[in-house]
Amino acid sequence: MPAAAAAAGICLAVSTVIFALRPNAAGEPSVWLPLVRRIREPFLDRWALPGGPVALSESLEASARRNLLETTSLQPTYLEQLYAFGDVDRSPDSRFVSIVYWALVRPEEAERVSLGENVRWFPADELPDLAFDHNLIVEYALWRLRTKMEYSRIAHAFLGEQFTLAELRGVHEAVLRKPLDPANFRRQMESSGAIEPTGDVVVGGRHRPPKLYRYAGGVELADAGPLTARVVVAAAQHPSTPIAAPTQEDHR
Amino acid sequence: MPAAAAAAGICLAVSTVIFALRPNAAGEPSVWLPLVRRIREPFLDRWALPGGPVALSESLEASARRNLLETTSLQPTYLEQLYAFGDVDRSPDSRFVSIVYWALVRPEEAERVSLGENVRWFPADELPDLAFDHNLIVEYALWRLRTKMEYSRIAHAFLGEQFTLAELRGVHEAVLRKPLDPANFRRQMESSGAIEPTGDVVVGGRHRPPKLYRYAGGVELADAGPLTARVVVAAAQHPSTPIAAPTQEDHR
DNA sequence: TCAAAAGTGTTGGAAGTACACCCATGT
DNA sequence: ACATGGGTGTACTTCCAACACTTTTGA
Repeated sequence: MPAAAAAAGICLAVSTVIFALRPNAAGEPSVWLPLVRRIREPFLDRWALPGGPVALSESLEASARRNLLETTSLQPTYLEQLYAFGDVDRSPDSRFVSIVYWALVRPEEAERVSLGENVRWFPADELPDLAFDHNLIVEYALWRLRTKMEYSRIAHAFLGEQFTLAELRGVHEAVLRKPLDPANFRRQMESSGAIEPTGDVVVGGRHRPPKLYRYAGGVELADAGPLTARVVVAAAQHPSTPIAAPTQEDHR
Repeated sequence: MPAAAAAAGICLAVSTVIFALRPNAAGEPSVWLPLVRRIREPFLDRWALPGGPVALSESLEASARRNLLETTSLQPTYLEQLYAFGDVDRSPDSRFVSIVYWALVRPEEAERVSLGENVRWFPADELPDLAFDHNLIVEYALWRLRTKMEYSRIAHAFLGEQFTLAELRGVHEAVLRKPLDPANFRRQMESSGAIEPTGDVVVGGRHRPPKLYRYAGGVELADAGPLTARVVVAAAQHPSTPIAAPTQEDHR
């Protein structure tokens, strides 16, 4: 970074791939994402990832957060940087470099999205032709989501603070698109120390009442190494619970 | 990316963390990296990662490659994007966003670096106070290198085209900083299908001549998912062998 | 009492770890 | 012959996948 890089003519933007679980045509939960319709050239009327320019006074992540709120009114429970896309030909006219984030939101949160003419949910596996290189970006984000689901603990970012093991398993199954053995899944989760029973059970179901679990604090959800502090999961926001230090931006 | 982001005042730069194996004070191989001395403010005279502005006509990776060649005359065998750093306060004066890459080079290549007053190798584990947030960046790059070494096949990027199993194990041991069982290491490598014997052996050693291996083609070294084509390892450059399509930039 | 989901137990195989042991070479 | 690293064999453990089986509820 020696020279005071003028970089005139390069536009710096932030985009986000937002994932939520919603029922598909068959009624089973699967991965969806919201897209916005472009209202100007290039790619007028094509669907695209929500995004926008980086403000001078904002960090990249703060930019992504603000933009998400403005364009989709979503506040993700999980937000992580995905990749920087900067090929010269990704936009036909000017030169764009996009720092792309990916986010997870809960179903309740997802349903709050204002479904106007210009924002719509799409199943992540059957997208139309998107603007720019956004098809590739989504594909990569999906790959990261699925890869990370297998070795990390991000699944609960799709759920509320309390959940049953069947719900948690449902998240895994929806993302990985394969059935999981309930018995083995239970043992893996329990032995990992990631979850702990709340003591409550869900009453009123048609069958044996399942125990409720919560994520055990103190356990990192997604090991990002020295950048761990950057990966922030919003504290479960009960109306009564004050939010504890939501975004500590210090480096370690 | 809807608005034509002016982003005036934000400087876009590319930096690279370059790793090579060199003998440390005790004579054992360990991880080193070259740094350049800053010749202007801010952080005048402090050591920093090599880097520079992104040219309008270059992709991010091409920018990193060119800059590496200009500042250190290095051509890495492995180059991958690490992270985009863009906190508002990382540079005291202007606003910098740095797309950081990490690279691996072979020892022979590393020794060719012009060791002037302004370029010097440092042991990766004992760095001075660097310019900007470069200490954090190196720490993260080291974490990625060590993590990836355990589940991927990047080790041979530190070696030539042919190598013995002891050499390959030495790379792992140097990076992971722990001894590995030669017998088990051999079996893991052989059963993974990543390497194949060339049929030759190393003669002239003091002991039993070890077999030489090469990396089996067709096996991906580092699974980057849909972005695989972006991770490019230079073909082993025999003087006689023409370089085959060194940088295919297409997306998949 | 039956269906269905919650939860437990048991088994077999794959892969990792530790370590004993043989092989081939230069000195 | 012997020291040394190259290379093989083997027992032990740990983890994971499969699946039989018991428990608890609503209907």
